[in-house]
Amino acid sequence: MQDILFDFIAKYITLTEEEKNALLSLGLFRSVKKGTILLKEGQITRESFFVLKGCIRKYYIIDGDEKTTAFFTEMEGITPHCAINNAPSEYFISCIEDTILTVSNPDMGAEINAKFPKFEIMCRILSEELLAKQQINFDEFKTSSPEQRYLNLLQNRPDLIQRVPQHQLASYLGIKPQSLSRLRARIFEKEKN
Amino acid sequence: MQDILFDFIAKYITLTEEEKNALLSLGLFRSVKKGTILLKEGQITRESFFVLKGCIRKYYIIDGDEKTTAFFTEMEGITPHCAINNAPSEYFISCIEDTILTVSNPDMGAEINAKFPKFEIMCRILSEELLAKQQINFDEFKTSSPEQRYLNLLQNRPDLIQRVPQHQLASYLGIKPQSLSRLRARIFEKEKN
DNA sequence: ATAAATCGTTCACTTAAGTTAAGAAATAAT
DNA sequence: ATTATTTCTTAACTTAAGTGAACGATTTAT
Repeated sequence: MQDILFDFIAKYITLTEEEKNALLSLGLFRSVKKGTILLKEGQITRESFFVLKGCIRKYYIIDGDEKTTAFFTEMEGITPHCAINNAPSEYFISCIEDTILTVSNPDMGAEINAKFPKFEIMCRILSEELLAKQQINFDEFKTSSPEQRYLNLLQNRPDLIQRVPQHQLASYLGIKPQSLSRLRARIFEKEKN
Repeated sequence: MQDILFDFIAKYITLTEEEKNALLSLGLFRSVKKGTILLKEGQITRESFFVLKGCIRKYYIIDGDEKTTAFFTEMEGITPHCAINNAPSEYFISCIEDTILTVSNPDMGAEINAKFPKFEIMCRILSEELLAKQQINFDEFKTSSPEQRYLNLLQNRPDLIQRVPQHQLASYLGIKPQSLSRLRARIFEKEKN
């Protein structure tokens, strides 16, 4: 199971056995059931999450209903905003599947970084990549209609459409569930002809 | 003029005179006229831009028309995606006002970082802040209607509404210029009553 | 100073998303 | 297994955005 993590890391840096053991000794791994809430609005955590297997979701509750703004699947992670600025979280994070993830805090990060400077490098690369991806996603979102956004998603993350409930997908696309349903029917009609 | 930059840096780290001089010796500063295009689609640059005074804008040309996705004003900067992954740029960057900015490349960054490790720290903080801000903006965009987005902008960056042409603002809000015009009229009507 | 180009607003019309409600289908709970 | 809950779809109606076009107003170019 930890191999998943090591395979991922291997894409960026090469680890010795010693380094792998140091990582394992931190007790990062956690297995959580579908439905578990990892972070609640108003709560402050110092923990970062990284998904090895499964899917977690970030959502706000605005005027009583959920607004999903992100999904994290295999090899994707999130450091909640509240872990950075020590303010109460504005959003929730919950598991939409049984999920295996690593949970880390800044102290663990510091410990590892001090022992193995390589890690710092990997973290820098990862955060650069993340920022770039984030910006492209945002641009794509802004410049597309809901229908285009759905078609993009179908192209780029077809797995999400399978594994995520549609009303959550809808708000991820910035629309209401009924609109997504209609939009899908519309696309299906077009395809038939 | 360089004081603007040093004042900004002072918020994060303290610089000695020696360090300031080292920075100045890189010849970072550039003054550009309104309308200048700093980066074109298809072009590859290694340069990053940081605005000291003025305003620059990032836009795509999709099906022949411009889609503005970001503005950068005082104390905001952008490292074009193409400078990171060495691929042709997908977008343009141009000045919408006479602008004073710093232009840097990775080599200059490396030079400074090697001489003064403090810089690395500042860069890490800045990029963390940026990522966080970016994510919040994205979430806000996704969970709002065009009208709410306009009202948010009026709250958070009222200057932009003054200094940016409205058809560019419109695409920044994800709508057409005519819709922005109408939406503004609508808000104005509501306010009257 | 004048002509040309760009920009902002308005209007009529079209298209798509929001809303409310109802019912079928699928999931979860007992 | 049956009930309860949640999820998805459909429909009718409302509201807002997209589209195409016209017309001043403003800015830019000459």
